[in-house]
Amino acid sequence: MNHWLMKSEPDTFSIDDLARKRREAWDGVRNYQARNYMRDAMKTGDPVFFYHSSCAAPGIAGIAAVASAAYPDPTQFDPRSPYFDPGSSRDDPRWMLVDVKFVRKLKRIITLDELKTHRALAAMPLLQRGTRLSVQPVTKAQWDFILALE
DNA sequence: GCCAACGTTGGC
DNA sequence: GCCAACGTTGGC
Repeated sequence: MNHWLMKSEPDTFSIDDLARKRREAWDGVRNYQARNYMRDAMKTGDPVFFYHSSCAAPGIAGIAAVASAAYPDPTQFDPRSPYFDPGSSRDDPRWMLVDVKFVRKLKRIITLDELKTHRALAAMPLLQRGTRLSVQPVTKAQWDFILALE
């Protein structure tokens, strides 16, 4: 089992939105490394930190879980979608996604500022300068450390 | 809204 | 295959 962190802008889709919908297709990822993680390494049941980005208080807001195997992101075929990719085809889809299901909100948002203060977390891609990966692995040690902060 | 950092595109 | 230009991410 692998652990993950997935970013979402709460103005677009927040942990509360996931709590209400229970389950969501994680569409719109258009970065090859993030896609590869979803396609090649994620397994149903893997735990996921739900991270709020591009907002007043960026940080980890809740826990989700991978809820499907990877399958083609339908938005890539939809000319009306902002995620439409004319270079992709149904025969050879470029972008894959997984479904994610709600597990729980954290008791409080563990902010990016707080994460930065812990040396045990210094290796997280999230904290590396310039890293923008929206789907990234979290080690078991990092996962446990962060949950203990809650 | 700014801008640093990064990934992708496309001309050559 | 190089690399400049461009678009995007995301913290601040």
